[in-house]
Amino acid sequence: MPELPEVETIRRQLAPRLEGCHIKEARIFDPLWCRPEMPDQMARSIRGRRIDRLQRRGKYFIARLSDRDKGQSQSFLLMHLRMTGNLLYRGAGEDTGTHPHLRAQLDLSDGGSLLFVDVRRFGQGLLLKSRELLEKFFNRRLGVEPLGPEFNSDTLAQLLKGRTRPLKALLLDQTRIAGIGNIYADEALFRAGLHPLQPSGTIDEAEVVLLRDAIVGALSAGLEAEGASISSFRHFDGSKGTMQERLLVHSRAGKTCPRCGSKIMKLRAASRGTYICPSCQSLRKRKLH
DNA sequence: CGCGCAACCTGTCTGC
DNA sequence: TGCAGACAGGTTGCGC
Repeated sequence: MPELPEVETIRRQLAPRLEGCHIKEARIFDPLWCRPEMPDQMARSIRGRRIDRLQRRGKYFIARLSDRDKGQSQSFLLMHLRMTGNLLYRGAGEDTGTHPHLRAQLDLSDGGSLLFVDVRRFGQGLLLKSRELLEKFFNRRLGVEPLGPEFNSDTLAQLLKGRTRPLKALLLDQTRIAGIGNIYADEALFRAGLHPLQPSGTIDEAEVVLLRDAIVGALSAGLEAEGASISSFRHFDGSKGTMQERLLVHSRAGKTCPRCGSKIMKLRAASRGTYICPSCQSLRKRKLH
């Protein structure tokens, strides 16, 4: 499911409901979820803490927790949805329902509950017990935030320079740009008129600008539409986003290109199903620079 | 260091 | 209808 726009959509919905609440009870049902830590050990460390803020970095949620007694000590509960994870919220008095794939549940001081539901069990929760550990964690995993002020065409040019790997592989590499996944990589490349298999270091200056704007445009459209619910992605209350209805090429094989009317094709790039308009996105024979 | 790919899981869809 | 195989929006670790 979840790329930057989906994670940010959920964060915006959850933040006003979670921030300021204490965690009355933490229950972790799947040891895979908190691996390598033991479920009851993690639950003990979380219980009783206050959720100060809910933030996002790349595709990670970051809940900043403080201790009720020792005001200064902070820790950070990171959550990642991977492919099929969902974070659901039920307010006080609402039925939490039955979820066959419930992996973890936080019960809050105001009577609300946060549910982590995940069919494929790739999703993860991780507790980092200091700001230094948090920074170390992200420094080695995540690159620039594509919707942040530092993501300009110069930044992107530096990332592309001298690289042989296909553009699509580079866009999916979280250590370079944090938050783009398979859907928005396809949408961004289509918007920029670039082929996913084009070697990264071969695009010219004007194309870098196009690509930078296309990335920002595709992610912003996803945010505007409150995420794409192609299969399992749901909002905090179980409702759907609308980006799946506004996608230009992704998952639209056989349909017509919104720009030129040609038939959209599916191919493989970076071992992922990839959708392009073959006439708008042609592979160019060029040298690396 | 850069790059490509198998592995981690479970459910669903496709083709014979 | 049944079944095997491919595929799914992500990340990590390993080999070259």
